[in-house]
Amino acid sequence: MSQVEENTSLNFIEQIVEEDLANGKNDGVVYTRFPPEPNGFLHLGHAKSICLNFGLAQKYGGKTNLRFDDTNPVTEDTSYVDAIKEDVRWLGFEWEGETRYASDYFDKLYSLAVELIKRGKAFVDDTPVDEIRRMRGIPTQAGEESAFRDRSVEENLQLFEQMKAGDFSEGSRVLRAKIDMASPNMHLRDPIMYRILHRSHHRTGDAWHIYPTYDWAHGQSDAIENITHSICTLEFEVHRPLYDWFVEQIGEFDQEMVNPQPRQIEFARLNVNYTVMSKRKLLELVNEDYVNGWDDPRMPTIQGLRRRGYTPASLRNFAERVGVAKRDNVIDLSLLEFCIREDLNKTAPRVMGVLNPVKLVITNYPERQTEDLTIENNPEDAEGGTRTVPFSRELYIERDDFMEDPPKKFFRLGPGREVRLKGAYIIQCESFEKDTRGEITTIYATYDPATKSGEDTSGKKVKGTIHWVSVPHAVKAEVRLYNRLFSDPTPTDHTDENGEPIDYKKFINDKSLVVLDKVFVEPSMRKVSAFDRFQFMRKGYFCVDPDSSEENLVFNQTVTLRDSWAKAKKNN
RNA sequence: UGUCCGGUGGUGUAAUGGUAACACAGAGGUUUUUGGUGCCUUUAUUCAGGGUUCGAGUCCUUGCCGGACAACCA
Repeated sequence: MSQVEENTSLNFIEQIVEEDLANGKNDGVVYTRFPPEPNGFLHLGHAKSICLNFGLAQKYGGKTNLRFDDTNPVTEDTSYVDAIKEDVRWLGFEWEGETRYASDYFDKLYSLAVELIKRGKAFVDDTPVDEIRRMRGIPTQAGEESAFRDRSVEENLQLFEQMKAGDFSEGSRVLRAKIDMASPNMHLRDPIMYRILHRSHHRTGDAWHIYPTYDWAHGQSDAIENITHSICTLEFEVHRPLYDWFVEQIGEFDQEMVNPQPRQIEFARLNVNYTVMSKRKLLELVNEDYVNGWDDPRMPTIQGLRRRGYTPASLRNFAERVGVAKRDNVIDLSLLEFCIREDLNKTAPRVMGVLNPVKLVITNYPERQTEDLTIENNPEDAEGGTRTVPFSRELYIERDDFMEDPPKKFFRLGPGREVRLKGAYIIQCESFEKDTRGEITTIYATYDPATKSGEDTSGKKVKGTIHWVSVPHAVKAEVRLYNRLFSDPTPTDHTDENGEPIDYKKFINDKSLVVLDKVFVEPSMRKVSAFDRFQFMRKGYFCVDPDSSEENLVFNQTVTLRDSWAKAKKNN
């Protein structure tokens, strides 16, 4: 371990934590939580939150809970619970103790609500939904108080118990906190604590007919779990006064419960260009078949990224690099790509795969001869070892690596030109054949036996080295190339001439998936497992898709290599 | 016309009253049996006005711009 220089710059949350530590707050304990609702799959935005919460606790010797915020039985399901747990673990984090659920606290929450009623801080409201909404007013104008606001404690208690027992129909009554209908903060205008829902919950079954709302459940769950720093995204900023109000009310009769006192801290959610990052929109893409499921490699979901070939380390690194602040941000997709290239460059074995093959015949190489060449697996990894790659008279090379009439700066094959075949010999192009459509069918070349890789005595120098696969040894594979899901950097940010928002789906990139079904890879690839990652030399990083089998290999392109030649061509 | 939160290169993030820095992206070079990697160089920044101060990206103030808030969602 090298003594890396101390990183003294802290993000604003770390500053808060260090300040708390310096002041001896919470007895020096840092306790965070990651609180997803089990109603969908985790995405890159959640990854940032996970890294933030777990990372903060790790840094300051604290703990992190995984808590499912399962207060709405209508949308939630256990299948999501399992997927989320798997994703968190895959990212490399282990939570403290058992998995927690807001539903674990339904009894406690209920008795706390009863206490609030007794103290005149909550009341049962019979006002219909629409009416409640209307009476809440608008941000610039105070609301009106409910006609049921001053019910007696006894009546409230009785009604609330009946709500719990399932005596009333859905929507007929709610429990509301009694705060201030004139508050400029809408969330303080007698917010709803419980609603009636005759729905089966994925964990509590039919035990409950009332379910707590987010505002009532979240802060209390934090308090129950002794969370010290409750980190969430910016849209909850306006909820904080309510969060604090509930904690304060409970402190009136249960000091123990709100000690340590949880503190909500908000940060700006992650946005990445050329994609969307909301559960609702991602769900739409899945349901309307724009992609093939939640784990489609084009999706910014953890499962999609994983199937695409992203590593946990690359995602953690990405989360680190995007930083944490309170201002709206749109991260360049190129940063994500940088993070995965950085990781895979060090770790992914190199292999040769020809994506768009054309046949090359070495005319002076003996007809039935085969040579086993030894090629290093990874020049970036001294421990990477070597492998054997068979060489023969007929090879596949990349169609792009030959030009009939190449410009001077083209360092590959063309009539009379020389290149090195990676790990093998230097060849010179003699001739080529075309079919009636003008497509090149075969390239003929001669090799120089004195130029064998590692024992070259020729003194020859060439500008280019190209990859290849021996025709008789080639293994056929399918390769799926992916491009950005949207052709526009901010698909959700557009409006038409009338100022109406334009559907983000209008910007879907119809070339986001290109399937290559005639790819040839070297024979060492015959035995691979799902999610194995490789660098196809000069072509990019690839990951074995779970669809892959021994008979039908399938690779997903994670990301291309940086390609300064492609760039130079484009700029011409 | 309300309340709250923001505004630093193309994109992010730092600088905590004292030299505006780091990363990505871009440009150029170098090394290279991957046009990859590595290494070197380079372009480019404090929303605007006023104030406080020896000194302001930072504090105060006004304005402008952006975002959040009006589910019995989270």
